[in-house]
Amino acid sequence: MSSDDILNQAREIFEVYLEQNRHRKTPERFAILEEIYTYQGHFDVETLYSRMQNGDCRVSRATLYNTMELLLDCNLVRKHQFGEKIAQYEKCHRVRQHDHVIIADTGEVLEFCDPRIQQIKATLEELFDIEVLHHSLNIYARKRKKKTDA
Amino acid sequence: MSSDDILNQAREIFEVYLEQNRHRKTPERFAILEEIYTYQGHFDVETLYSRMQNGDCRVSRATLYNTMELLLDCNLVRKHQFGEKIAQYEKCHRVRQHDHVIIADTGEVLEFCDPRIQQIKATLEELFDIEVLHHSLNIYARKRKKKTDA
DNA sequence: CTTAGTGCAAAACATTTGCATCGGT
DNA sequence: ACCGATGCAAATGTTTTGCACTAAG
Repeated sequence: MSSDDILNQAREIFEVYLEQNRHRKTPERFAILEEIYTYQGHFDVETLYSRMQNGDCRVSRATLYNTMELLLDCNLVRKHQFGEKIAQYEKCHRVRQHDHVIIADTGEVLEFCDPRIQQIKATLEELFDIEVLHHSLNIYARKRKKKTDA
Repeated sequence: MSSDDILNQAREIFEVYLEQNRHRKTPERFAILEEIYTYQGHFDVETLYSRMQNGDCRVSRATLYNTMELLLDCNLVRKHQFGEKIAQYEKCHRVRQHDHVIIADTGEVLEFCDPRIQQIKATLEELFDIEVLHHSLNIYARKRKKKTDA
């Protein structure tokens, strides 16, 4: 499946979501979705804002924050809090679920999948009689010094 | 070991840390440590600030934020980012390492330990050739409806 | 035509910073 | 006495909000 197909699927999901929730289908909302699905990796609202200022459809920060809520709600976007203040986002339709390793020095973000996290969630559901909605696992690490230096 | 002993140990660790890093042993710093180690559970800076306004040693927010950095640095306190904005802290000397389940509706925080998280970290260290410094695992969940209602 | 959505600027909020003063060493 | 630490208030930077205007339905 090409990334264009993924964008089109995302558009359709968003459209249905907007209809079902009686939200209006504004050009701004679809422009934001498109911008996000055209982009690789994590981004914050300010970056998205700058990027869209240079494009066809200029949107305000208020609209961006508003639209991110909608996209979160229909699971087209995930939100992370790697550092302290700035929230990071990433597209998530047809993207494999994953967690993150943050390299302390550089802020570089690596992605990984480990099935054991699912097992942990299953254990917790039984232990506490809860229904797990989602999770956030961030590993903070630094790169190993090469042994060849010794 | 009583909680007084734990407080005294913490005080000693802090004292040594301050000496070794050529920081001054001010009454404010020890008052903050004491307030934290007298408290059960998670707290934010504003709560700590209010609590200390009613006590013997009144400290400013600036000093609180400053001192939290020191306590984090010498591993007497852990910092969490459960929600969006407000950072939550908890004492951690002689407290078992644990992760958190956040109940979505109420904001209630449960604690748990699962050895599989250590295994995941070990796998990642090999896979990416990194040294894991620490991690943050938050499970967001809601309480199950009772089956007896059916 | 109705009213949700938009852009802008102001407000809100937790946290940081500048600066004069205080007090550990 | 020196200069790091404090308290206060102002600044910061991200996110939210109020309001007048625009445009989707």
